[in-house]
Amino acid sequence: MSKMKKLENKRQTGCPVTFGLDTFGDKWTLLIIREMMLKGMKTYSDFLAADEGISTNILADRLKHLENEGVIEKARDPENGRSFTYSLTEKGYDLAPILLEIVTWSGKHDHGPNARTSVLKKIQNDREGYEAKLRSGKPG
Amino acid sequence: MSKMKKLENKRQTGCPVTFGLDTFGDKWTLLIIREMMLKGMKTYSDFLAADEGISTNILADRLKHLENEGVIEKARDPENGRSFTYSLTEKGYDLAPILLEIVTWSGKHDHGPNARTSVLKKIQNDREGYEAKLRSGKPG
DNA sequence: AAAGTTAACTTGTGTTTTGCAAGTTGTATT
DNA sequence: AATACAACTTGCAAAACACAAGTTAACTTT
Repeated sequence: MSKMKKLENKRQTGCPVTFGLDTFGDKWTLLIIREMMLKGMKTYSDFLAADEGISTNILADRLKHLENEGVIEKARDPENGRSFTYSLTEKGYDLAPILLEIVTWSGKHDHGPNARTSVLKKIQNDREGYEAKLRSGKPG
Repeated sequence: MSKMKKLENKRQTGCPVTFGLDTFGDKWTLLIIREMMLKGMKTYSDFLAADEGISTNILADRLKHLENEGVIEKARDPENGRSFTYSLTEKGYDLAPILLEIVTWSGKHDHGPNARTSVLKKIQNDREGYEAKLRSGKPG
């Protein structure tokens, strides 16, 4: 019954902020979403190889959680029989505006030497078009 | 030196998503921001009394973190000599769009019986005006 | 002015979550 | 049949967290 922890823990306060954070308000969770939406990553090993170095048990837990929440879907990889692909549902793509606002905020406030701005520029250049592109399954 | 943990931990990947999450990507952190921006709460005991029940040591840690990051400011309460007030900086108010997108997402996807929609309605009715109101220090 | 009260923390302790390494299971390839 | 790859699972030590209790400083009451 340990796999149900997260769901049992769902706080039913009715507050939309709480509701959102209970679904994706975890650092690793949003990084997985970023990998999928912005970088086009699809598989377990893709996510494991991300810059930040998520550990394998946590990754498995978060993927299961996101699947339970209906944010992502798991399917067999048609091109590789021993692989699975994870993809965003509409509920998952609906997180795009949040991700883009985070990028925008960081673009304004990260004054570090190696802050990357490629995504920011796309947002500033044509936000609606960029979001539509992401929703169509094309990473950016 | 343990109080510097969070800052030392800052991952310098250059990724804007990572940068944002390292600043506010913690469930409690955004709930504190919500209390301030949406509910007008200002003091330590205000935050402690929030619905979700943050524990006192975690609250102290997050407030210090947010202060170090320049998201909030601490000052003596002019109306109560034994109290302090926490307020949002511009950097803090710049989180408004993220908060509003979270509320919007939850408004679409929370089908629970007691989902609250008062803030959502304000966003849908006049988003710019509502955000401007929040930035002026008036909660909503 | 001594005693109580409020506000903001800090400290201690037990529990939970996380990170890391290693092991397992189910395909495919050789 | 043996090897390798992909996706996990398991075990254990370390870190983060929750909860209760204690501390310090600024008022208030008696």
